[in-house]
Amino acid sequence: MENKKEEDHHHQQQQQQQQQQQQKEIKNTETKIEQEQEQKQEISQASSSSNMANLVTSSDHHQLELAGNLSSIFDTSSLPFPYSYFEDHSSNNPNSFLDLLRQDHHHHQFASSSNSSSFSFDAFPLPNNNNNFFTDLPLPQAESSEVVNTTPTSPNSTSVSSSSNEAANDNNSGKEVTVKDQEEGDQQQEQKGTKPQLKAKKKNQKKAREARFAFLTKSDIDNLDDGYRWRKYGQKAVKNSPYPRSYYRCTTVGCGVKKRVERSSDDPSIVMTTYEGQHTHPFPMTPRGHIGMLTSPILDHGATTASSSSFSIPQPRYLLTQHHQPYNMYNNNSMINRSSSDGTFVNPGPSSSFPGFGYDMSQASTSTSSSIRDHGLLQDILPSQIRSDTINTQTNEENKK
DNA sequence: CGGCTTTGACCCGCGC
DNA sequence: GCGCGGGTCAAAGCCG
Repeated sequence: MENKKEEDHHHQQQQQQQQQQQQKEIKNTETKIEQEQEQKQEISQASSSSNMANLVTSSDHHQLELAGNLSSIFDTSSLPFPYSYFEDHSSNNPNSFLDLLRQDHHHHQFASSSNSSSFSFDAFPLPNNNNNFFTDLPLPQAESSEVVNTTPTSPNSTSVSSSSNEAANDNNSGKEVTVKDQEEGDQQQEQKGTKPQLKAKKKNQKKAREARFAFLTKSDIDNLDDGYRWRKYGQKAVKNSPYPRSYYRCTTVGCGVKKRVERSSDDPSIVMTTYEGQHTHPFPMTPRGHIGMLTSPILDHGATTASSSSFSIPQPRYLLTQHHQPYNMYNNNSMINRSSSDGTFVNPGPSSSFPGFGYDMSQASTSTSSSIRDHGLLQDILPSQIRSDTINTQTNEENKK
């Protein structure tokens, strides 16, 4: 109800402000793109290796983008945050980030079933035209570096983005991330302490932010179940958006991972989730996700890699309800393919773990696609061959398991 | 009763 | 310096 009121209130202002805002943001976006293009050039040189870990590590001072051709599909100027991207000319390439995911999945065999009430992001059954959209987010003030993994280019593509703030401040980003996680955990435990202490600590840590990873999901549900337990600690109205932004923190002691969830003001059906930090623990054993049992190698790996400079991000593992739809940023026509009437997805999707989703990209396929141009680092980590039939097969196999 | 959400207040950085 | 907006805190309330 509160949200409704807020929505109404904001909505009135929104229409008026949005036009102005759009123009403003367009300029910002243009500027950012220019900057990113420069960075991209550097990145493409530095990231010849098809290794996400390297990618991230080497990107401490760069912003990486593996972008899809989003502009024509999504009015980025109206999004809550200024998405930035590069036009991807390889949009015809069916191979995408999802492909990589599938491949990854092949390696890790994340258990999941599309007809189960819950599913792993890693085994996300995506309809052909449905994609999670990973995007880069504007980083807070202090961030001097971003790691933006962008996207794929195909209709099946997924845009991924992440950013590493602290990396900017320290070359030992991986190490720092781990330390930071612990520090944040400590900080949480110390929250009950005196305010001055909190302030002091805050000040010292201010500049060091966790790596971020954002993605869009078409869903009716705001708080997507990714297998972890989150506690909501705040909600704020978003400027120029009728929808509030919710702040969540991982409830596991010592784990400072946070996530923000908000709806796109442009398309209310799109939920934007931003993860910040890295879990220092495997999936919790929770009734909701029975994911605790799935964990391991990957999660443990993710946890460990956190201290070894590889990029590990919270592992989204969405509950696959009929409400959850990966958002397709690349389908100009229908934009979004809903799942079939019975609630199942028409086409199985990527099933692998995602770089940053606890998976060390150094293990990712290094195959490259001759058809993929240099549109970012994604091409380094994306298997070039997209085999929808293979995907189906893999998914079926997963379902059987 | 514990865990979680709600929500107003507060803090902080940034731009003007 | 001031106002704004993002992010966080923490008390109060809700719920199973």
